[in-house]
Amino acid sequence: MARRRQAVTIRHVAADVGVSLQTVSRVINNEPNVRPELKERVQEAITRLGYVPSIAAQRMSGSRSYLILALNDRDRTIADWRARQGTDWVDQMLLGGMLKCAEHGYRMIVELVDTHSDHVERELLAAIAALQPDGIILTPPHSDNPQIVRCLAEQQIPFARIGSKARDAGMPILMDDEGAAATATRYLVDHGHRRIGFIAGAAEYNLSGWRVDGWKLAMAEAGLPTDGLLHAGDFSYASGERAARALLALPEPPTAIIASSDQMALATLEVARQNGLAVPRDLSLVSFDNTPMMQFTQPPLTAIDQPIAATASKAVELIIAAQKGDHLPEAVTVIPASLVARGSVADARQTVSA
Amino acid sequence: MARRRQAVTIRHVAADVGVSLQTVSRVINNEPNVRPELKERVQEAITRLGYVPSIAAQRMSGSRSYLILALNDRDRTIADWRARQGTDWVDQMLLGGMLKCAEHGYRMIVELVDTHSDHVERELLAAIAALQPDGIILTPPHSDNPQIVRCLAEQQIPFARIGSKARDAGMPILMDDEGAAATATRYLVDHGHRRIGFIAGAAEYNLSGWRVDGWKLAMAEAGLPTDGLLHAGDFSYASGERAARALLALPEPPTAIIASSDQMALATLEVARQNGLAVPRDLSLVSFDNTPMMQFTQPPLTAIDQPIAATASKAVELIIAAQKGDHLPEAVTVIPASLVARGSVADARQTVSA
DNA sequence: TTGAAAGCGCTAACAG
DNA sequence: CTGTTAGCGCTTTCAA
Repeated sequence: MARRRQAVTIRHVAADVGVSLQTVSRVINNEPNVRPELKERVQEAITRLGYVPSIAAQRMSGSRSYLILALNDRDRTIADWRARQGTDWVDQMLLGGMLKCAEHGYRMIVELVDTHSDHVERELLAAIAALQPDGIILTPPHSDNPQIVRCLAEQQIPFARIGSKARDAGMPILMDDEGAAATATRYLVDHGHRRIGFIAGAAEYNLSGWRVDGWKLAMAEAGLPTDGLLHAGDFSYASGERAARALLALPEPPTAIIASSDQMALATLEVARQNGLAVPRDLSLVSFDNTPMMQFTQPPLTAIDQPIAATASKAVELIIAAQKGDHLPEAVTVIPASLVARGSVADARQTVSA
Repeated sequence: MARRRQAVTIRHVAADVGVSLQTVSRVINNEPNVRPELKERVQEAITRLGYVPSIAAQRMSGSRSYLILALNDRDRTIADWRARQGTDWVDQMLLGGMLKCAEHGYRMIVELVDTHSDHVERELLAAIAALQPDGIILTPPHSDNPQIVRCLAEQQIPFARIGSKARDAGMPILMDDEGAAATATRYLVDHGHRRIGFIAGAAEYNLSGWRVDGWKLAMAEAGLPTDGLLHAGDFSYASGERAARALLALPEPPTAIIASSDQMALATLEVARQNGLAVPRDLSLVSFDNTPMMQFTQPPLTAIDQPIAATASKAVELIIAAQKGDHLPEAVTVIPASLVARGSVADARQTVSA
């Protein structure tokens, strides 16, 4: 291929207006100390010539690269893509993150890194060296991966930690898993349920624990017992199946179940069917994440929506602010999650209390 | 923010081994004229020091940027993301394209551009100027947008055109829409259907026409009439609803319908239900694209799968080959599409022929 | 086969 | 307020 040069450079603009490169640079970066009149002339020339700064050159001269990396777990992400079950985590990240990036002239690059490999750090440093991003967005389970967090802290790169509460480094952003679980629980309590089962997610994800906490909290609030009503899963369909079977085999089975993932909710739905239980008549069901397929199940599932787009957008904002040296929030940023009511919750049937 | 410099540069490696920068550069780029022994020593040092070339610097000095842009239509993409109906086009592009990129040390950046704006060209040139990508992947309807194609051809940037047959510029890659439509039609014919309706997609997309062609071809092959059996839609649910209603209101309605998009298939399913028609007993249905939700409908829909990942992967391969100056395929690259049989097709009922 | 010099487009640091 | 100078890290000449 022919060597490709920039069509219009800062030089052309400077020559056109008859000023120095530096003045043009100042205008581009919106720096002070340029006479309004001059600034205007430069801007006019920029528009007229269609000049756009090369981010490579900007990066080279030590300023920003205008690149933000969204770091996702390789195995899980690829597995989701291949499974084609409608998980739209990456899409929602792009929707929130990429559009926010665009507003500020940044680009978002999705990068996959293996949490479980012993060379996470090497992979990460390689990506940083190659791209020199201005910031990095960590998603679970990376957000609380000590190796990754330490590495990033050492590199002094601003990074957001989605789904983390840690205050030791980076900027934690929470999707309020605990609050959401409590909301789901209260919603069921309000519908008259007293035995509410909970299927937890993978222990590797801290948010799994927070969701359990929220459930326990709301159950305690309502004076309801939780013993035996908690079963562990790992977000997968298979694990949901096992947990649902166990829960429904209880001597006094729950009349409602909250599943920590859509896949596990789907599994619960199927197990209920197999047990001759109609949802929501015999069993109410609330799911977590609200991926697209929740609208298409029979019945459509009531779910806690994970506000991924809003969270990613906020993460980008924080990074850009940090990069500019702006004041950052002291507390953990919390993005509220909401319950999407559909057709899988009904009033608990009037059981004659024994 | 503190000015961040490369931790390990080509300089460090050169100093470490005791050779010139140029020699290290040659090793990195796998160029000839380096003694094997030396090459090995350099490579060892690179590994040991954890050196990774800066893409920005590589770009600056006139070589590759190792960046490939995936250009999608802004409005449609954002609408899909917001709608959260499980469209996983972007995910599949990443699955195929990004992973192939990674194999070659490239990154893929998703870029949204407005096909319909009068400043497409400006947007495009801005992205090119900012990123200086080594190649661009066009997706429908960009792939046949004359402004975009001309602009890219002028820029001499290698670009792949997904869903295009045009041989005037760039590298066309087809997902064999025509063949797939014919396959779907033959599949229905084999099931005894003789009146097979077709709901076309948006005219703006050339593939809409090819799908119609495939259907017409297979119908002709089977000696079946097509008059009145074709209705136009625009891929949307609403348009599918209208088309399905029209088709089913025919004096002699079809016993099977092929919809050019999943959304239109969904609409058809609903219209059939409203008309008291059971799918597949009273109406067989084949859909196009095979987005994730097709597995979750009642019944699950038989669909033509769009091989997006394979296509994106191929597009990246072509671009990298073009960039290296390799020999390129003369003909249009065709990626086969396949039919995924599920539960929405049944044998045509024995109607006493009049 | 190897190395030295020049420069890509831009900005930081310093002058004026 | 504006301009000049010196690189950033790499590759492309060109020379040895």
